[in-house]
Amino acid sequence: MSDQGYDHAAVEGRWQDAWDDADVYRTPDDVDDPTYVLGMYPYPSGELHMGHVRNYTITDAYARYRRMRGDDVLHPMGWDAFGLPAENAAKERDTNPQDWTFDCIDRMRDQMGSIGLGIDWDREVTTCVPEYYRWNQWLFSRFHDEGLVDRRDAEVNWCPHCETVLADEQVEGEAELCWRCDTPVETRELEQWFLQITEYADELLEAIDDLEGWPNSVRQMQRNWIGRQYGTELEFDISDREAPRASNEGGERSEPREHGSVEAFTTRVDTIYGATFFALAPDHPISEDLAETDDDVRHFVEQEADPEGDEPKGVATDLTATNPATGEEIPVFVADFVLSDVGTGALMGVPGHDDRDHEFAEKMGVAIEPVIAPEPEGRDGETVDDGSVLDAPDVSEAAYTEDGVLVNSGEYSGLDSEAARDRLTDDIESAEHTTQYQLRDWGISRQRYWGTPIPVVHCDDCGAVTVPDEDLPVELPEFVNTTGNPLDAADEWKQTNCPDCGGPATRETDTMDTFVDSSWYFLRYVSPDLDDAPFDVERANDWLPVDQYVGGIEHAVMHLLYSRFFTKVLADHEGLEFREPFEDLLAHGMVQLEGSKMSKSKGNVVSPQRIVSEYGADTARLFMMQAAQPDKAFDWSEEGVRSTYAFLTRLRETVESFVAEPPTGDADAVASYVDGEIDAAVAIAGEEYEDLQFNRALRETQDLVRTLHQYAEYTDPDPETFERGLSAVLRLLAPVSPHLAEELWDELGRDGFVVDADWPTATVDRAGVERRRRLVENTREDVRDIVEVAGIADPERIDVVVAPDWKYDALEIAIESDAPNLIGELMSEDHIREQGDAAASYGQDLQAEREALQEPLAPDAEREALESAAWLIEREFDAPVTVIDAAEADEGTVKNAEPGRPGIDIVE
RNA sequence: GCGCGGGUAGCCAAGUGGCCAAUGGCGCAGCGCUUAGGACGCUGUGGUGUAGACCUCCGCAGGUUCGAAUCCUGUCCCGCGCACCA
Repeated sequence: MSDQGYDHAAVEGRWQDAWDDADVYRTPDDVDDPTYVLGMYPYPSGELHMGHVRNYTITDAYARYRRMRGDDVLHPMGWDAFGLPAENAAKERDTNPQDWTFDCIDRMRDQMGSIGLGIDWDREVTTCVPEYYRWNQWLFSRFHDEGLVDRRDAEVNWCPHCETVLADEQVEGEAELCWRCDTPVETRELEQWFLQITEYADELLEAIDDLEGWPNSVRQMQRNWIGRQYGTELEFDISDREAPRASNEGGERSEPREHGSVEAFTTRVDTIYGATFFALAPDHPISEDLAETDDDVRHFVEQEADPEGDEPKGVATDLTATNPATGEEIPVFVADFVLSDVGTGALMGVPGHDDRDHEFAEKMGVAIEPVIAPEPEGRDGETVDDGSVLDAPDVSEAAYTEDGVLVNSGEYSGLDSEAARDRLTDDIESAEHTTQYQLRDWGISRQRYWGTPIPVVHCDDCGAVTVPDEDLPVELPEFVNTTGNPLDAADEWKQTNCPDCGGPATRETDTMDTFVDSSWYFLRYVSPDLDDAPFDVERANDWLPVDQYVGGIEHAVMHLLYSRFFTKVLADHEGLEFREPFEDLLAHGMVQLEGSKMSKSKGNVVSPQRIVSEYGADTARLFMMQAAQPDKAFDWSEEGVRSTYAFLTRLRETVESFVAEPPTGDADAVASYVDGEIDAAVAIAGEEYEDLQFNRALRETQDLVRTLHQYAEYTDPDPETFERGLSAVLRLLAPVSPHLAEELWDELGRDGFVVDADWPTATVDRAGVERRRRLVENTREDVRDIVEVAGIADPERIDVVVAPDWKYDALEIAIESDAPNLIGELMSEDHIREQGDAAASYGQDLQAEREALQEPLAPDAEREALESAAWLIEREFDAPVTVIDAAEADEGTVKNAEPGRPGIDIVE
């Protein structure tokens, strides 16, 4: 056979044109609840990479599969077209972000066409055009109307390289690097616009439980990110020690100061009797206050404090805090492990029951008191016993951090931790139950040009005024190449009038985080050209949520959380009737090269363009989809690609030679074997497609091709059977390798596109298929074993004997029966008892394996399966194989025959 | 440290209570086809065995069960995410 391959470029071009001409991927507006299959839209970098190809091949294959099943399908594509790289590229190339972006979009759209994605391009969405981003502005106003927008001074993450603010989510790792350029992030204090996602924190958290179509990893990452914790907030009175000491030699004496009370948050208020110190963050207002007068504190705050370090460090102060439960005075430290953005930036230290507090207390010489004892076995949690029964644990070496029973805790001793937390929170005057979140409000201000202008005008008299809807969009001015924010430099654009009072005013020069764009783009696809609303609410309610969403794990938190937030707000205020945007989510795995991620910097990138031109899109797609489960990473392999290409080439030759010289064989036993395998492949592959397990579906499909090859090699095939097999193969392959499937479908003389063909169906059930295959495989293996073990060099004849009917009956009875004496029950059947010793012996076998007995194939089905598979044995051993009934067979062979395990007699 | 995934033959992966010494691919070996090679097809790839059997085996150690790669507990290792989180 040829190893030249086939002219994939011609095949692919031909069908891409044909699909275009026939507009086959169009989803009309009037369809009812189409299956919505969506890949996360790309940033238009200009080059499709392997990750894109994998992502969109998954959605494309699934969309095509659903379409062949007869569904209406919505499979759109768009561009996440705002963002910093365009701005940087424009500066480098002395162009402007818009031209650069549109150029990239054109290139990527072409590339998507060349890999054969079946997209409804009439629904294309591009976020950087005013027709799209005006709705970002409109939505900003709606959020503002609903009190979900806030402007406040905030300490923000600032990337000095990108000259912009970053969301917390865009700061990566312990080193706090910018997600785009890996520059260490600094902090700055700026007035920022926030979307109050924390208002939805509880729902965003709790609804995760119902996102059953999402991977657990993503759900867990979102839970962690929201980070809800129940605890107690309570006040500690802070005061100076009675005798203020000299702050420094020759320095002034510090006056006693009143610091009032300080709020602290704890999840373990049950340990409060063990609180032996109090600690403040270095940037806590009191710490900053102290630093002015206390040189030790100042030195610590300015020089020593190292929040990133592993060691907890701190400095003693002259202050004491009053433990609100015990009234005791405890020392106050400024410590670098206390973080101002966690809890309240102040905490009570319980060294007996917290590892970090323990380490700190040891270092600073603070008392370590045990107040929680491990819960004794079998104790009723609510009962207050006399406490003295329990020994306090030894916490001198290490803290005891579990819940338990309180000891050394006054009237609370004897309570278990949980009850004590409630009681103490009720009893302490300043204490109340509170909930803390790690989630912060979403700062959307960016000091960059290429984004959606925040639709706000600043007026000296009226303050910050949102631009009225009728004045939207606020369009971006012409790009100017400048070092700072081009919007700041666009004077003419910036100067405007206040919509409220008409006086002179200036425009807000910040633009929105591009995650705003992507938080609702999936809604825009239902009505991409609508010009009086962001989306058609009625159609959105009909078409959404997205049935299958596919994207990279890198968006597990940000994009997916923001989209959920937007959907909930739109449900509350804009008439959406669903509260979650994505029904099923697939986070696809990486495409790697030799075990590591492809990246330009490592120079280990495989270019999809090269693969497409060398082997064709069908090969690239098929290789990727068969290489691994879609959510697992896999290694790109040139060898694998070549063998996939060879597979497609051979398939093409098989179809062509079938058409050129149709076979003339009979519908014999071999044909019926092939027939069974066609049904099996169709049944199994269909199920696997449904679950997006393309690798398994394709394995089944490729196995069927192999079966067809074997068939044609062994005998002159029955043309109907063979054609039925080819037609099944082409349709099973069509979602993944659509061009060649289309070409060969046409070659077979079928009418219409394979894209629109009916998905093949089979009535066989998978369990039955597997039993049949198992029977055939086991029988072949048994024959091999016998031939080898018995040293039979050249078998003359092989008889395969199906078990007598009464054994099937007996097995049936044994499976059904729960009688203690199975033999007795079997012997009550006349036709079994008549078998005498054989029945007794088989009955004993059944009894022994009673719990493991399994439903066999029916005797007829078993016989048929063996007869149709006989050719495999004949071919292998070059001897005639006869399947015979027990009645006509040699007694010694019949004895060994059981349901699911025929007797075998090999005659030399 | 917490959470989520994983650990199966030389390698990569399937299997998730009995059809399991365990599926497929790669690699390797033998046979067929071939002048040869490639491609393709068949077979083998833990051990023993003169009739389909037996022994050992799915990270390690226990346990549940008539029966465990599969369920439970503990433990080690790898990947991902979060984290001086009060």
